Amino acid sequence: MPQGDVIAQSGRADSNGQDRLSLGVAARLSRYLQVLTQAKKMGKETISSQELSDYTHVNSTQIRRDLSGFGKFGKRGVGYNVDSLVSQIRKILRTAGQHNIALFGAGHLGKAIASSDIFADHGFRVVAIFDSDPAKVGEQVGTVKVRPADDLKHVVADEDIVVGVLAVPGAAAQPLADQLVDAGVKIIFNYSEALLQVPPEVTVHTSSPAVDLLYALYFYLT
Amino acid sequence: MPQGDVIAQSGRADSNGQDRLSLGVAARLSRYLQVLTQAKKMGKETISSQELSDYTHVNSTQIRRDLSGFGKFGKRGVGYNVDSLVSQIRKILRTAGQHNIALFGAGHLGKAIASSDIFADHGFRVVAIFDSDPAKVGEQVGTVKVRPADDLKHVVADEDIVVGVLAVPGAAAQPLADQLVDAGVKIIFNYSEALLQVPPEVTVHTSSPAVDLLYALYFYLT
DNA sequence: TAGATTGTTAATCGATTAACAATC
DNA sequence: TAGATTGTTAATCGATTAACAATC
Repeated sequence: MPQGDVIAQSGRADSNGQDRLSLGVAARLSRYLQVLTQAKKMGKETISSQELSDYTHVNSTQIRRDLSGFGKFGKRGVGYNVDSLVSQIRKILRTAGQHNIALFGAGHLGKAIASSDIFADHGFRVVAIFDSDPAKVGEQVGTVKVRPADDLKHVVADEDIVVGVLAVPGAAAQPLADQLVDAGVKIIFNYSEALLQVPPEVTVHTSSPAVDLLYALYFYLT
Repeated sequence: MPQGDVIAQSGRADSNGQDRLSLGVAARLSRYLQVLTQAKKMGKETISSQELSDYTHVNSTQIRRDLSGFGKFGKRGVGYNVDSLVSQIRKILRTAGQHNIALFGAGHLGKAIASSDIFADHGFRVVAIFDSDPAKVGEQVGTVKVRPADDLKHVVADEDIVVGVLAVPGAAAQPLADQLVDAGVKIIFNYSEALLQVPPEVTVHTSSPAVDLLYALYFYLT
């Protein structure tokens, strides 16, 4: 299998004896969390399932159903408390803590990612940036300095890095993915156009804005 | 409804008398197309449903089923011809032509998008870049010069722009979305963290890498 | 209270999957 | 031919929806 798959096995218990979430539920909860995080920034204290539906494009009944599976988080006639729903979903997704990211490529995309709030808002911290260009090594990006690519293995171990983000040209992506796999990283975020080959225990997510655009356009054209 | 929804109504005929694709089918076809485009670049002539499955994380039976609904595109024992499948899917998605994009924000993210192949590969062309910073106006980015934001309305009309891409800080996103709606743009791609309010006939896609990361992490942690 | 919204049920629809004959 | 892979069926599972009592 060239690319590691995210496999949902609903009904199978995890190491804590809880049932694993299905792929769909986990994906939807993550989306609710993002909207809630933003709603909180905008000063919203409560939110209804209908409002969540408007922003996530998920049916409001589905949202109430997803949430009520884990407890009675809402108040009838009022909605959900934003703060408390955020912490409930974080608990369900076990992503309450901090997670460290390594970023590869200090070009425009790398710099955009490093300076974005989006990862930081969800507890992800960019703790290392690598670039193969010696001219970029040492440059300050956000809170960290760009390192040479060959530091990878020991940095991954020292900094407890669980996610590698590839913001490099397509041709550079596969060799870096190989090194990340070798260093023990299990999640790779691929912003290059390359199709990556990794062992089955590794998850690759290839980000493709153009794909979303293609299908948005279909509904516009028809 | 704060955010325009993409609504799939399978079974309802479009203006050509053909049935509209369901949301799911259109999304999956778009993903196949991206993998095929990349496979073609790598010199691959044929591809099996299993290979497509490995790269898209869509079940191979589902892929064969999606495709066989439109014709017999494959050869048993061989797979699908990459070139011909690309053109078949383009035909199904009606995205064979060129589509013009306007990009807002000439920062790191805007420059990364403008210089990326991903949009270009799928027939999207960035024909205008806007920035509110006078210091950036006039700067050359890719093949176009950065324009002042107030040129928006006439540029949208003159250049036949169907998609607006927002690569701006959260606070700037809503006012720009309002202007785009006013200028008649029906598809907005939002790379800011802002939750946008638009009329129902406008589609907003908010890109959220952190959301995907959150749920990839869930399956890693459990 | 009256209005709003949750939590939950039941019915329907579409997606997913395994399996395998057809056939390149 | 023998091996591989499509096209297609049938069975299952999850998502969607309407409806509404409970209750804030």
